[in-house]
Amino acid sequence: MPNLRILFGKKLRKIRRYKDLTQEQLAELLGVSVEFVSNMERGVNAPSFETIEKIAQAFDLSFGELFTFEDEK
Amino acid sequence: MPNLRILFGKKLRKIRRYKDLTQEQLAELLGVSVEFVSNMERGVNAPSFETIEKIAQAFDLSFGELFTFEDEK
DNA sequence: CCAAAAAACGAAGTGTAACTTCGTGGTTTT
DNA sequence: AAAACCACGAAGTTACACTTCGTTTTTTGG
Repeated sequence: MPNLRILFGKKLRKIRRYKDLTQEQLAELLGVSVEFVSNMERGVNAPSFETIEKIAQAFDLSFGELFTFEDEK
Repeated sequence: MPNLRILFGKKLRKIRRYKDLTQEQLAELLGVSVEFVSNMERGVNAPSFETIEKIAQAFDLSFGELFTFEDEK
């Protein structure tokens, strides 16, 4: 099973596309750089707790939902 | 509604007590210092993604379960 | 097809906060 | 009234969250 950064990145990308946003639009919503969004999605970087809160808010998801992954385990 | 550090800290403490562990025992399981466990539980510090993985493993919980909080929202 | 938009990728830097150790004092448990 | 458990402070180290800039690749749609 992949690590949490990878799982989270895939989930983030999935939701972003579902919401029909570009990385740039999401970056603006979150107040981070486009490159960082790209890095999160590819599992290069992990978000801080503060950024996790912003992501949940932006997507109107509970933390539990945000951290629920199809391919966990 | 409290922030994620607080929510996570309360949850961590709840699970640790449910599993009947001291902070010191949990610290050993996670490979972090006792003080850091105390800080996480009190919402002073947040865990890294790596530490989150260790916590989920130690408690045999999915990430979704770990990030599900009673008093969210 | 082709151009434009979107995203990947690299490198190099800054700053915060994740995590440490040590020390002390306060609670709880037996 | 010890032990054991935990809160709390301070001060330090290190990792990594996040940045900017520049270039290349991929995707999209006209």
